[in-house]
Amino acid sequence: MESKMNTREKILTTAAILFQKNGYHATGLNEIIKESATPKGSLYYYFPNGKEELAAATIKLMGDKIQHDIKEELAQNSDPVQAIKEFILDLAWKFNEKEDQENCFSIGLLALETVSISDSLRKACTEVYDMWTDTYYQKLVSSGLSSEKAKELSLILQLMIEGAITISLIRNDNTMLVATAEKIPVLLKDK
Amino acid sequence: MESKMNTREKILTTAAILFQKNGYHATGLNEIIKESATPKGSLYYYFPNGKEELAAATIKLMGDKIQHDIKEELAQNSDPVQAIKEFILDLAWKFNEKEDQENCFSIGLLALETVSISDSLRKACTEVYDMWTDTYYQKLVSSGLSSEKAKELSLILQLMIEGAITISLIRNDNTMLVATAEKIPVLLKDK
DNA sequence: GTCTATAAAAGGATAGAC
DNA sequence: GTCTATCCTTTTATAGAC
Repeated sequence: MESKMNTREKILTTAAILFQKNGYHATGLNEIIKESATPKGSLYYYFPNGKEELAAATIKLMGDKIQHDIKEELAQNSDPVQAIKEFILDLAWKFNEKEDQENCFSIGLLALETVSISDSLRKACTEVYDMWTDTYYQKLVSSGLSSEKAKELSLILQLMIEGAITISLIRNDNTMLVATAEKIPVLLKDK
Repeated sequence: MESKMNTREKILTTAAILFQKNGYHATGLNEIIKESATPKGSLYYYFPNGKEELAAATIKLMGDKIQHDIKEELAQNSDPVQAIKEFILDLAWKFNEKEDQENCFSIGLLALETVSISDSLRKACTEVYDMWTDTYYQKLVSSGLSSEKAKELSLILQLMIEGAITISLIRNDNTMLVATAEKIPVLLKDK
């Protein structure tokens, strides 16, 4: 399957996995080209501005992929409370399958690292989070919530999911994600 | 003031500030010894196991300092809802004063980085989070909540605060912390 | 305990052949 | 477009004088 990808795609997907798992600074360009079995010359051919440009491309890639997953999950349930709860439970399930390297579901580490090194990367991450939040917002509005209430709740959702993933990673245990999912009805009850 | 510290303390506090701000991998030992104006020999004299041992010590230091701050804030209000709300608003305030390098309030970046490089550092971070969570737990129990309910809510609080700080850092904007504080009454209403 | 010089490895980036 | 060899910098870590 990887052999069907072209060189640029191989570099990009390998970088995305490594950046997500180990972070920006812990991931060497040599590691990326070795893991993806591509020559270093190609990396700089496709990403002339080096590591930062490659990171920007991976942020966009991961952002879009996760966005797609969110939409897919939320569409499976007309009731937003149930839909969002199921989505977070799905995250919890994916967390336990995270050996499967296709399962990317967070850019938190990469985002925090970029804060102190590159304003353009930081902004790229901000845009990704905004995109995700807007998806929650749309779901809440479509179920009849006022725009104001939906805006507020979608931000809280975003922050809770981010926090739950972070704590789950640090504890190496998905129970915080499950607990968050269970708490969603209480949180959204307050319309 | 810094001159009153001994060499070990200078290294430790400087490392804590840099690790918190820029992360583990982005902070070089040379940067730490330069910033703290201490000789490299002393670093390896006090921390024979190098960077990892130094990081472990800073995690403990930051954990204890923040723990102290949490206790201090929560003690100022007998009502736990108000106390926790005020505590988060204080975080939001500190966020805007973060040029003051004394103001450490998160080990999130450091913690996420350690997940993939050192299980002992990861566990050190987990213990810090558990310590903080227990402080919220004690406050909730002391106000009459059942142990079970307090346990559940203290974990949710921990995760929301972590998420709010993360998103605030990435957005470079403390409004998510303020929004979280405002949401606390709704969350804790569900006893 | 303090300090400096230096080793040894890894990092990002570039040049230039093909 | 592909590939390799190499440069320069920075990293962690150590040796050994004082």
